[in-house]
Amino acid sequence: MTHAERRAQLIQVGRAVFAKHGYEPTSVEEIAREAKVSKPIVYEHFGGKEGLYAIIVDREMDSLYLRISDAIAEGSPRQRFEQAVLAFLTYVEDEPDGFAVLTRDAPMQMRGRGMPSVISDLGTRVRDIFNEQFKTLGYDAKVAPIYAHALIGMVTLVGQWWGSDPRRFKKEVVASHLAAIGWMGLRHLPQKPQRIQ
Amino acid sequence: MTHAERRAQLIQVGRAVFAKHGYEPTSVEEIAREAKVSKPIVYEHFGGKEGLYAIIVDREMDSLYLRISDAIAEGSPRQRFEQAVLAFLTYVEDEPDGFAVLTRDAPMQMRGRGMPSVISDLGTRVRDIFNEQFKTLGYDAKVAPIYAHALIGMVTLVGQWWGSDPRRFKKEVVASHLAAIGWMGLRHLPQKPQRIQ
DNA sequence: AGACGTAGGTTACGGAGAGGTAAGTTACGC
DNA sequence: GCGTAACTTACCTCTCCGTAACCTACGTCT
Repeated sequence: MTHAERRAQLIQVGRAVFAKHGYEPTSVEEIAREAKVSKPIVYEHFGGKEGLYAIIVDREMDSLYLRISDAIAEGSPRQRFEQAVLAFLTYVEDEPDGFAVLTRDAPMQMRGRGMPSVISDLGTRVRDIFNEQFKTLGYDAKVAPIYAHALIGMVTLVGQWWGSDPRRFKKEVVASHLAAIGWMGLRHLPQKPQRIQ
Repeated sequence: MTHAERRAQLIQVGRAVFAKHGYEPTSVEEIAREAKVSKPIVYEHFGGKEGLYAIIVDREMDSLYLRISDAIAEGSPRQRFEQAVLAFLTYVEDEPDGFAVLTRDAPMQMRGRGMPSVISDLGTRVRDIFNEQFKTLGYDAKVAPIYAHALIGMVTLVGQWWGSDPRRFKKEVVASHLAAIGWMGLRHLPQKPQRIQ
């Protein structure tokens, strides 16, 4: 096997193993065993466990960003919203291992702001999109991150639940319900929500 | 120190350590060290790492359930909804370590249905509440779990984000925005959401 | 043809730290 | 004085990350 082939194989195998156990409980030996190779090969290619993990997370994040970016490229706001949700679920469907890696606990060096998993970083990106929209619509842009994280949390947990048994619902059905609650929630937002009572 | 006191202390210390590192990366030795005690004491009280962890999770789940149950005990539906969200955030505020334990990766024996963390079990309980409401309102009760998990994911991720720096927003502000998007989303739900385009 | 360099790979080991346990120790009430 | 509750020291075994040293097949150049 050539260098590049082996590298690609290790990334694929590593992703599956990390998805199964999470970062800490997976051993380099198990990855090597699954790849039918000995341990030093992994170290030669990635320098160690964390190096391999970092590359896997990076690739998955890129893949997810790309899918969502494409999805919101055009259409009415309502269409973009629904397309983004659908793209997210499509990622969950196409790359269950990658999604699992992104939602499981990351190693300590990668944890930011009390968020144990990597996927919460999506919140900061979505916030930027919302900031813009909020300003033009006359809402208070300061609270945009609340809504950003709310939507990410929504699609992430539903994605995990749906992805654990995709035969329960068709992807499009889940996406339309998810888009409905999110869109309607945003659409009918009062300018200044007040606590009732 | 008496048996009960020591036990209570170990639960408290263990919760903090599990919250900091997650299940796998914490060692019994570290818990013992933080409690200024030797390792066999932990084994005497809880039988091992997993025993201590199970008790901690159980207590925290009970605590969270109790808070939310109290919150939705009375009031209009809209009030109950908002009170539930506020109760959740209050838990995040009062018990940051407990909340962190619930959101971090659980050991493999405790993972169910592809959900790595324990808190997703809330989804199944919320589903039961929704089932009832959905039927009386004429919606398709089959999709209730979608909305249940959507709401849990929403408050959980926002809770993590807000809890990592609570000074950004007052708890009541976050709760009202969260309740607004959730409530308005549910309130203006079409009977049968259709994918646009 | 035959020596040789190199890419790709293995075996074997070191050091550290994990979970868990057996045996022994202190202190205190009776 | 003695039993018991609370606790410690010391250890066993296992597994992990990471590395040093060695090996093998194959194309190439003389």
